[in-house]
Amino acid sequence: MSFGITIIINEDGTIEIRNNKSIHRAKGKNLIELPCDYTVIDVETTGLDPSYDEIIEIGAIKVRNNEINSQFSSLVKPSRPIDEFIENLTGITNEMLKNAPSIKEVLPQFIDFINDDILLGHNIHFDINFLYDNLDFYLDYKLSNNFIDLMRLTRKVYPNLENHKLVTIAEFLNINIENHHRSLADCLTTHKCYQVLARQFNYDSKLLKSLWRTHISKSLDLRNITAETNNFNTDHPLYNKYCVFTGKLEKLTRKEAAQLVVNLGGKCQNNITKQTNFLIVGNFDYCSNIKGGKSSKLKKAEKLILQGQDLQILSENTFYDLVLNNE
DNA sequence: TCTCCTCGAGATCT
DNA sequence: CTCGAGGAGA
Repeated sequence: MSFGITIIINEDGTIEIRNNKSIHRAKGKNLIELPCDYTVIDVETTGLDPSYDEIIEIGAIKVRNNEINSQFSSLVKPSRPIDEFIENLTGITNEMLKNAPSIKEVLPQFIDFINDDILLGHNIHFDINFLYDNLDFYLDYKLSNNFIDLMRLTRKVYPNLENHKLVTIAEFLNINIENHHRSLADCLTTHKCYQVLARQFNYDSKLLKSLWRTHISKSLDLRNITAETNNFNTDHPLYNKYCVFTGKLEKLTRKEAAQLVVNLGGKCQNNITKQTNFLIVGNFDYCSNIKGGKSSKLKKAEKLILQGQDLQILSENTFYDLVLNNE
């Protein structure tokens, strides 16, 4: 197919290449929920790349109140013969595909079947990206169903597994798998795994979502770092001085640098105040929301210096010289 | 304290 | 893609 990449020529003559991810504009939302009604989907393809490879089988299982309600399955005839690797992997042969319907015939039936259900799949981005591109190309239809990724859920709920392949998850949950790499069979495995996981949460979406909240003290408070020694050199220029960092340091993390200061009897702050004596400036090239090359901390420091405050602005290396030379 | 940004590392699908 | 780390700004 012909929707691999987009080449954009900018005004200044530079060339920008965008991959096809940017064209999935109407794609549905990736939900962290535990619904009892949904449709499991799985596609088999000739390879991993939606821009070059083709769908050779589509399977779907409709679930209502956690029970299987109906199913959809069809082979799809590709434009080229499939290679030996895929034949061996899936068990789908060129012979089996010889009289299969075309993708154009299968897609409308598939859309009819899934309707506007929430879609469930394992690493479902893979399936949705294939379906999105094909539906867009052949039917000018935008697949916008919201979806749930079993892999994303299992990574969070069972973080200590050696990997999160569908086979590994099934084995861990004592679920028998047969016909792996055939669409309908993989749908069934995904459904069973999902049911075990969802039951552990009593189908309570809020309980599941609570695993994702990480609001707890994300930014470390530099003022809470304590010295690793009691013997301070009271003549050291950092002794009893207040330090603030801005930008990203090249050689140390901010916490490590703060520890240096504290071990010399200095103190760290998160923001510039009227106490501040040193502002250590790291690198902020990467930071797009800084205009004119100066962070707000730097501007504030310059203002206070003009007002006569005992405040020096140091580069990262000057800071290390200061730490080391005057021991 | 809260929201939004960037970057790097690490997986899974056929 | 997803997440966590680390930062800026209000």
